[in-house]
Amino acid sequence: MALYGGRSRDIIMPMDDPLDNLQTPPNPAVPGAMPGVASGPHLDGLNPDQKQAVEALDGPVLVLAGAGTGKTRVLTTRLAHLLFARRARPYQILAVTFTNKAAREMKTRVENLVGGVADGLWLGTFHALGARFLRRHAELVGLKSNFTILDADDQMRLLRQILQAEQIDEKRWPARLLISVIQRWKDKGLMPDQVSGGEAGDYANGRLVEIYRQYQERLTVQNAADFGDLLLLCLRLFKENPDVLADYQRLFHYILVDEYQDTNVAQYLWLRLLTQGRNNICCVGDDDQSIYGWRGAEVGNILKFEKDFPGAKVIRLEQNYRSTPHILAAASGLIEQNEGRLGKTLWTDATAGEPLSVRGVWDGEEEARVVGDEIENLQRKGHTLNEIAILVRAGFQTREFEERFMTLGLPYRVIGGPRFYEREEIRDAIAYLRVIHQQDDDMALERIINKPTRGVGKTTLQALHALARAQGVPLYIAAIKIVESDELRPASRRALGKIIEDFERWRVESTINSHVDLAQIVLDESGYTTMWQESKKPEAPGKLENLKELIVALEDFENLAGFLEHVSLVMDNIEAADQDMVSLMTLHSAKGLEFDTVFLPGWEEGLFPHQRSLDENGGAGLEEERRLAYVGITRARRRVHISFAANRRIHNLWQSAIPSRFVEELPQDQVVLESDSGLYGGGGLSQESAFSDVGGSHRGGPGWKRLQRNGPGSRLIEAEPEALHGSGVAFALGDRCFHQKFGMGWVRVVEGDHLTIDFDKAGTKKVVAAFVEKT
DNA sequence: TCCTTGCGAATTTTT
DNA sequence: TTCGCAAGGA
Repeated sequence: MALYGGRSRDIIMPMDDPLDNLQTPPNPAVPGAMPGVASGPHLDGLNPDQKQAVEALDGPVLVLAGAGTGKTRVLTTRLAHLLFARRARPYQILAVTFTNKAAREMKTRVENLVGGVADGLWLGTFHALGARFLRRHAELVGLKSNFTILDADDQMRLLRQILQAEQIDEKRWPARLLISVIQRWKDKGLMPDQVSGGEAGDYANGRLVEIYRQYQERLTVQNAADFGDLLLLCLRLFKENPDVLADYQRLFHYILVDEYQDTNVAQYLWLRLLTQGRNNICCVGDDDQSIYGWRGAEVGNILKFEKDFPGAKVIRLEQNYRSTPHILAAASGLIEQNEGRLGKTLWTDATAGEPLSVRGVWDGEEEARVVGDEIENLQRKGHTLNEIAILVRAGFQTREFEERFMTLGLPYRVIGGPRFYEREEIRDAIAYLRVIHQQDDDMALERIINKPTRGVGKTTLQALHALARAQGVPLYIAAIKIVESDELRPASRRALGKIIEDFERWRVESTINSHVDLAQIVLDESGYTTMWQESKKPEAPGKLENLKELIVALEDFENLAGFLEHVSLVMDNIEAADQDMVSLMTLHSAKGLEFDTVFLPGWEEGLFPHQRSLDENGGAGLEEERRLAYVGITRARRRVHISFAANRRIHNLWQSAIPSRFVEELPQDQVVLESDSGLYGGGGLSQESAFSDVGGSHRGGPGWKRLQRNGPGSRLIEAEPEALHGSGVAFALGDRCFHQKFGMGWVRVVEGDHLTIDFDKAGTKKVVAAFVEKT
């Protein structure tokens, strides 16, 4: 049984849920464990703090585990210790993680410590565990136990439908924005009737709460839940059914939580409810590594742990086993600039190592070249590429490195690319299976009802929607009803009738055939495979390959339900680590990983810290960006290479940039400046400098940090270096000018004879220089 | 039904 | 620049 996911046949099914056998758990705490076990070999090699964290079993415990301090080890050892010491049976322990990967790792490590004894643990992600509770008690929250879990794409489409029906102008209120607001409410544990007027604001002309309500209603009709619901509906379940809650409170003697700094309010409430029985909760986390605030995580949860759980023990793990003193000191110096931390002082036994290198380069291309050279250097010295990572702030930054590495023939992998289950053809195939498994799954039905085209067009679909909404039934039911009526034209009616018939037949087949055969049958009989076989699109052969791969993947699961649960909850790609390659990824996806050598490019104001983070969240946003920098540095065991470019092309616009304030915040003793080329485009910039006058927070830094400023404010300044010294261009940045049509404005970008101008009245436009007069 | 055209947006994304 | 979406035309 495994909530921990993994491509395996072990996804849990409601039937082998331990609670079914153990509604009334036998007396669990068996005192008098085997002699020696309470201080057994699993405790060997722990440092005193770690040992304390493992052995403080009772009451609330917060383990503040800095980067590289053996957090996972403590967590798994603690779990093993609970079992060894006979403090609880496996099924009396709830262990929660954020990622499937973390859950998998914990599961493996616990098994290594205790062997098969760990069977029955409630170990999984918040969402997987939430889904498990809900499937058991679905009817109490208005669902059936086979309810569908909608992904982000489905959520968006559902919301769009409602917005259209409500005639909300999507130009003014993009669905993307509104869905994120609703999600944020869900993260806070708010059902529609709990959203205050103030919070609702004037989103969607003040009707967002109503839209949220309809969205939830529609989900219920479709027998579906979105990700947020997996927690939100649990809260409702527990609140409305105290007896159910009490059963779980009795059941879970010990609760363990990983990455507590990333919990949102809903998760916090969920944990609190479950903890109230035994009050044995142990949360592990690091406030300095909270980097998901933008997704609803509340650093506040970890900061106020002692208040929330009175009598809590707080244990700090400060001995770092990963990095050199230089790296630790640099990271610490940086993170100290944040306010509102719990505070930790990482230390290490390790010997010095190399200082961090910081390098300014002319542009992104040079940056990629320099990094590539350095990697080849390391390679020559015998370092393995798997131990090298490039961590960027934003996904697009990987491109320049990829291009460079391709010319160098340097093997690399980009982590966090497109996912298998998100490909069009895979989602289509899964949609067929979803409808067979759960006929009320509107989003799936709608996706494939006319794919391949079978004469169920827009008009028919509209009629279906109208009926479904009017009667509050799912599309599938509406389709059955409409086929029985004479509302549709005969052709449409026949087409719709056919697909319904097909689904009825497939559903029967599903009881006879294995899910693997079923999938094959459905893909063939629906004409879906044929559609791609006949397609002349260049991507068609690849898609057919992927469909074959899907069939193979299905074999890893016991049945259709198990497979569908997996694809909705376990979205992570399992990376093949068998080849020696450099890793490229965002800072976010690097959390929890470590490498000998880490490159941190793009340390420029506006990019890192990201301007948008600053604009939208001000000081809090800056602090989160700083934590991201801290996470980046602490990924490294031995070497860190930071770089920033004076010029960067973003969306085909050249922007000149100043170094990130984080560069300045690094303690100078830990850093060495790599200044080969006289730097900054080789130009005669003075070494003295006056970098400190740039952007408010810079306290006079070393001279090498000087960079030219060419505009007001600390944002990225738009410029076109080529054009600046180009020939015959009459315009320069900041020129005041006049345009016949748009009026007066300021020149912001010069690109040959094209100008981007901020017009006083007309906004920002790109125009041809010939139509503009300099004033 | 499908294809072209045009407009707007372009951080991060564990589930 | 590039991508994705929506609207309009063949």
